[in-house]
Amino acid sequence: MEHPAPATPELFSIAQLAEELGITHRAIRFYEAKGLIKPLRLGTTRVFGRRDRARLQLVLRGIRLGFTLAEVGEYLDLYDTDRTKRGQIRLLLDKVRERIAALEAQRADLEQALAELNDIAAQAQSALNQSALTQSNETAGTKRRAQ
Amino acid sequence: MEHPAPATPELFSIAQLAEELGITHRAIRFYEAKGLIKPLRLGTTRVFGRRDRARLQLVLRGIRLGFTLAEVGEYLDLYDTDRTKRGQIRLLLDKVRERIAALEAQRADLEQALAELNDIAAQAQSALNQSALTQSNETAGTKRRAQ
DNA sequence: GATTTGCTTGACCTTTACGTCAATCGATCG
DNA sequence: CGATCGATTGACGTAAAGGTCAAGCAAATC
Repeated sequence: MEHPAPATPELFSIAQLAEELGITHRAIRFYEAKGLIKPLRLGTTRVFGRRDRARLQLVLRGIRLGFTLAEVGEYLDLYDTDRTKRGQIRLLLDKVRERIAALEAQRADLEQALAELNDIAAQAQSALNQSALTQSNETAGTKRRAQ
Repeated sequence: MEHPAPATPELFSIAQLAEELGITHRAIRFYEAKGLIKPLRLGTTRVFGRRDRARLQLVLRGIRLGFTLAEVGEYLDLYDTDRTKRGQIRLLLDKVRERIAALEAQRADLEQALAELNDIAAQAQSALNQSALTQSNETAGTKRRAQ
């Protein structure tokens, strides 16, 4: 009993990870081929650690945000650039700021789309309320369904 | 002088629109083939009105947000559903709310990515400041480059 | 009237992001 | 020991989103 069952295990098979993340093993292998993850190997079999899992989650988030895998790769690079050499840090900082600017632009698009949809929803809702009123007027005197 | 030159014209050729929106005529034709826009025709030539232009801008925003053209099409449908029939409005409202939820999820992803990048930027910045201090200490007594 | 300019359709090509077998290989189960 | 299970590589297929010719037509220009 030295190690009680961990809430989240340290190692994963490709099947476990695929299941957990809702993707196929094919997708995972594809991401590996693209250099986005580098799982260890036990003989010929892939073995994923928590770090690999975290990376995969970053990959999936990037995809959800509409990035290509190449862009996701650049994004991941920002996480693992060497932070000891001044020159590297300068470059990193520039790239990170570019990315931030792009994401903020995307956020602006997103907010605008949301505002428009909320507008439509509000209009639709009030149209429904209106027609409900009209109907209840037209049927005035008729008993309303209880509850 | 009945009509002073309008700031933005009422009609556009495909070339004008492509130029203005930074896309190719091929892309525009492709979107039309997908049913996202329906420009008028003068004989065989496409003629775009302001409404077409606005739609195209919506299309492009959708693409920037990472949606497929099919999804963009559904999005556009939300804009033109008939708002006179109660049943339609109900359906519309449901769909709009779905879309809103999805966009809000995307915004959450976006905010998280932004937070992480800001974190990295802050760390990088402070690392730079640190190393600047160190250097200025090591070179104490040496004249600093003016300006 | 011949040519250039701008538009048209049609056909095929390309990249990205996987899906879908097929064949193989090693560990485990009966 | 044969079969099954989970993993592997490799090859081919596919949908989406255009790019890139090619050939034609029509109006303006030289």
